[in-house]
Amino acid sequence: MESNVRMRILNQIRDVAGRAVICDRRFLDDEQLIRSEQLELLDTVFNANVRDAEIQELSSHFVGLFRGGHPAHLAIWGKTGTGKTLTIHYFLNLLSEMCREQGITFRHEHLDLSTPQPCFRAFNDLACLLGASRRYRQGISLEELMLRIESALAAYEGYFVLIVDECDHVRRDAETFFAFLIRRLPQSVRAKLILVLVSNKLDWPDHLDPRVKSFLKMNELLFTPYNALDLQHILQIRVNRALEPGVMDEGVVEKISALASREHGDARKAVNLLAKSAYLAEKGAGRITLAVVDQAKEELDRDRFLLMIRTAPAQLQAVMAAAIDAVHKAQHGPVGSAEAYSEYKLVCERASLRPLSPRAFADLLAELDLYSLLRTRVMSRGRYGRTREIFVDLPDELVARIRDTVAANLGISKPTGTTTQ
DNA sequence: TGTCCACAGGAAATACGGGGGT
DNA sequence: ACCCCCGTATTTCCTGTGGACA
Repeated sequence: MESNVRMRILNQIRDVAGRAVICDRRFLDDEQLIRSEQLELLDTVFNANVRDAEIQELSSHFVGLFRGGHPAHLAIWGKTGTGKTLTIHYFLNLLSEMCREQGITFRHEHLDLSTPQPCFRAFNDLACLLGASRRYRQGISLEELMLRIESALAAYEGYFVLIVDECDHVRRDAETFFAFLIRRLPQSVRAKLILVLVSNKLDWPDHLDPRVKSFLKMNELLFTPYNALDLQHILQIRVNRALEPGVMDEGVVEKISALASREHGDARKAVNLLAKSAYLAEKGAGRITLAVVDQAKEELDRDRFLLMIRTAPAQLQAVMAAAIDAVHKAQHGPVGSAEAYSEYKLVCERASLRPLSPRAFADLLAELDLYSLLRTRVMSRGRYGRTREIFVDLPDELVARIRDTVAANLGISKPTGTTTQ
């Protein structure tokens, strides 16, 4: 008896092992790699002439450092996933090594503003980074933080490179923050400060106070999205490390990179798609075929939407539910924002939620549009006014699952009768 | 051609909550 | 315990507008 079970399990293991697809799954997920492996991977990537031009630019920008000069600030533009952060990190690590060899005092810090933050949090993060403060939520005055930052740097002489990643995320009073970095800080400390502003908005400095802007002498460096060829290089490196040889069909790498470069040129997402495909293949056919890639892409999209809606604030979920219900009720006719709003009030009642004003409702709709959970379009119906038409054009199955998720999250008892099936 | 609907969407005001300093 | 500072979420108020209709 027992040995039968064991035999069966052993056979299963052998079976799965026989069609193993992945030999080292850590290389499909950067989080799992240890630092030296990451660096080594980067070496390989950069050796493949990817981002060659950009590294050249960086070198010539910072070369003055070795002659005792003071390189200007640097602005780096490029969309997400184009390797801005990675490249600058890689480069600065090299640079700091060279400086150490030559006895030049050099330090670099990375201020990551990857989630939108008010200027207070930006200051706070910076102070933490310098070990000058603990994390505050609120309450302490900005001036206090500035003083702490200054005193943390007071004793330091030498080059100090501060990477401000996603610098456009400083909302509200970005002025204060950058005025401090650009004008006040360099005057109050002896360190030679070099700012590296990273952003994905080209027009970012236009929002800045002209007086601050004129103070900001900087070079610019543009990262263009990876093209399909670069992505192929990057993916191929992962494939070599992570997958068993010969498990991929012809053209899979090409397909993934084409999909990724067409949609966003984001390398991380491309690797993600590769990983998902590999997992699917391992559970199923044992080979990564073009069809598997399609399936993986679909599932990734679906998971993204579901995660997004599940973690969204309650009001946003209610608006989404209302939109779905309204579209459902209207059969195929267009749904105006007014109808959606009254539907929304019903949802709120069922979920015992306080309904927001129409104005706030409209903003939430716009947010959902931004996430492409739905589409809106302003239509003028002449005499009959203007309204925003709402469409939900996701697969039915996904819509149903979103509806269920929201219903569960908001604790709606009666699922409104529209959910037939 | 002008009118005027029924909203869109910007700006300012207000409400609220949480945390530090004293 | 009290006050002040700050951030976020909403509301209130407002101006703008495409095009059917008279």
